[in-house]
Amino acid sequence: MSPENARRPANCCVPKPVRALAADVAAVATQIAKSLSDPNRLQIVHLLAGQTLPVCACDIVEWLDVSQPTVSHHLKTLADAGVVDVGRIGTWRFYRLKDSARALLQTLLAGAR
Amino acid sequence: MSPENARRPANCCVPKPVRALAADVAAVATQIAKSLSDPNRLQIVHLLAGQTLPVCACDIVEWLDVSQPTVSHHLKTLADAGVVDVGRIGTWRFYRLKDSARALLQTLLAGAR
DNA sequence: GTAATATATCGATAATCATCAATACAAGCC
DNA sequence: GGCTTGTATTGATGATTATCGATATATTAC
Repeated sequence: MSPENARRPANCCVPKPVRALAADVAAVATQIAKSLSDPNRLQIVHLLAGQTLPVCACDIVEWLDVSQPTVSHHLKTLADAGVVDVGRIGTWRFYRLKDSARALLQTLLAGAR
Repeated sequence: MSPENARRPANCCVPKPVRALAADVAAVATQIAKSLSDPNRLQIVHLLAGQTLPVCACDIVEWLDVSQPTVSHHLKTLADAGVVDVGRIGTWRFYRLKDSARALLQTLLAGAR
């Protein structure tokens, strides 16, 4: 409907003009949000948030109750979103939560109660 | 793999024990995250974040470049997640971003650059 | 009453996704 | 070389989702 419509209710004012988010910024932000929008990934991030040292994929597999390929897939999703950092020692991969993601998790959980 | 495995690398310590997030808390949090994980919904939230007064669905339809049913569906998703508040005047619905969601959007966008 | 308007819902479709078993890859040990 | 172990990838499948056009509902104006 057009802003000059006479039927527009008084409390439903014409919004202030707002520029849309740049597509690339929106894409990155949605990717981060999507990476946190699965229960298993949220649990992984929560586990990592409770650690000071990086955690092996093997320990996450043991801690979480899903198959190893599924954990691997979730870890890749989190890494692609830039939510976790990955390191390697031999065949071992260890994962660390990025500081920005730690802050985001805190805010998300604070809003979830 | 088991924590007592001798091959475990030195920098890949056994993680501190962490209780999994309660299922209901995780469910709410993932629902919020999921509601922000779509580009159009993120734009809607961004638009609402720039307003002091509630915004009509009709204005969002005009502002965003998707069909009215799609906007309606997205608004329902955001309302179900508790990210926005909904009010009505007659047939009009107006939407307001909740404060907790405003903070979350800020943190999300801050991490997206 | 009818007409117009704002929004929600329905039904369908194409796309994305979470999951697993099986397999492949990579590194260390014998 | 072969064996073992940690992890990633592949392929398949069932579930979820974003989107639209068409339609229904609700409210106001006439």
